[in-house]
Amino acid sequence: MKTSESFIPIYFKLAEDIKQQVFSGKLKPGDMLPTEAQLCSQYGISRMTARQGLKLLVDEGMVESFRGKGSFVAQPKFNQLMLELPDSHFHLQENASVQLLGVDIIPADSTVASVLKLKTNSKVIRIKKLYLTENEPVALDTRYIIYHRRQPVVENEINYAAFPKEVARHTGVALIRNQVTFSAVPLDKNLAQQLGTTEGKPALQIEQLVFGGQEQPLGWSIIICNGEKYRMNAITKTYI
Amino acid sequence: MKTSESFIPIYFKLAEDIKQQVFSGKLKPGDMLPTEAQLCSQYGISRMTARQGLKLLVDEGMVESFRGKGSFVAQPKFNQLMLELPDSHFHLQENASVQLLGVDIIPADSTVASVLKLKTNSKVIRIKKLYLTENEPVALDTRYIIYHRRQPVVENEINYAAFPKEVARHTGVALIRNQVTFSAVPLDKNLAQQLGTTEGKPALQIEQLVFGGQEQPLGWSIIICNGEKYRMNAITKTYI
DNA sequence: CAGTGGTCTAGACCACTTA
DNA sequence: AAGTGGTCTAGACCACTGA
Repeated sequence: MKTSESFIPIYFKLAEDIKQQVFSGKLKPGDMLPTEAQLCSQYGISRMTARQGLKLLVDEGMVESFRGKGSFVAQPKFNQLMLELPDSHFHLQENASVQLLGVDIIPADSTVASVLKLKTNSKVIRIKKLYLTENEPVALDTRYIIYHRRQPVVENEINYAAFPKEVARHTGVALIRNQVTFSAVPLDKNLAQQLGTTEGKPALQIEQLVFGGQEQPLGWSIIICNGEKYRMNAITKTYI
Repeated sequence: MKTSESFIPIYFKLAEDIKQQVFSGKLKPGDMLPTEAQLCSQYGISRMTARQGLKLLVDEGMVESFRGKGSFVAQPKFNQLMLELPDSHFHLQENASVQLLGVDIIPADSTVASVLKLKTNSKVIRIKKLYLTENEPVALDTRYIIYHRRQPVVENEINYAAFPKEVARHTGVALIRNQVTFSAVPLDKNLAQQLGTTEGKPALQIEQLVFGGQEQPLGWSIIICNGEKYRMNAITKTYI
């Protein structure tokens, strides 16, 4: 019985059925689901298959299971959501493009050195990019990566790589943590000019600090987005 | 053989082993993992158990499997990250508090009516809150929820509820999608005054639009954060 | 064609919870 | 003690890939 044409796995069907019951209100947060044994007999399936269906719901956060007790509709969690940073989703948009302004190997000034915990004048790679929509500049991206490997720096790929990935490539370090901070800042004269707007206008600042295994900073990225032209969207994670 | 004391499931061990090989560089993105059959004989386990271990890695995004081809170490994806919105994490912070400015049932003006797809003058619930850090205002939260149930509006809970959850409570609708937009905007005179700053200063605007099952808007929330005092942090999702 | 992962079965023993 | 979910087995057929 395991297959049928226009194939939908049984466990998937089971998960959809339960979802429907939640959406329709037949099952509410806190309610207990049928036991695995009950689902087996209801659907005429084996226990592993029933569990596979439940696992889907558990992974989505819609259901929680407790050994010895049962499976229950979870309380919805709304505060967490997924979002995509501009550095990698930008080139997927219509009318959007990325312009590489420059790649240099420079001595770190005091600010960069302090953030990356380097001595002043240590060598860092600086990459500057401009994001454009309909040929108008909307965001400026400046990245600093500590320099200790001779890697080919300029590639086409560089236009599209997410920052932590880029850091991993250049430093050769694998285990990485990415810390991101959002804030609203006024544009200074210099930035305003590059973004084709005026000083003091609000900008969305997205700062990324990438850490290697021993919590040592490996890279620093600041994206400045013209507040009048750029908005960042996020996707809901949860179901209800 | 399925249990031992200080119990660690075999499938978990298997996943950890593979992770180690990725972190140590023995396996690199793009490399093929041992086939399921190989893992079975290597570990002396059945195929379902091996698959359960691989599933862990697939769920984490570290491994991708392709029918007929094999399982491979995935390219790390860094662009997606989790973040928490201020409306629910605020009260967890040190020195932070929430002040309820008011709850009213008002007729929707043309803006609100348009966003929520209501007729002008339809009744909506408006909730205004002020977020404070060290007794200084840092963010202003205005929420509009369509009114069609008599629910107790003012509760202690309201200070801490995430917006979509609140909407669900008041409208009685279960299936919900939350669409969030971030942008940087200049403060107008009125808002600047409420946040104790001056007109034109940048603010981080977090706009949430909550939809019910048939894509009908149920609630609208705008959080305006003083750019000089508020920053939003996000957590890395991915592994490498 | 042989090899891969995807689905599924019909059992089993276990740890834990509740009564 | 009975019921629950967690782990595990030793098979099976399938769809898909690549030589």
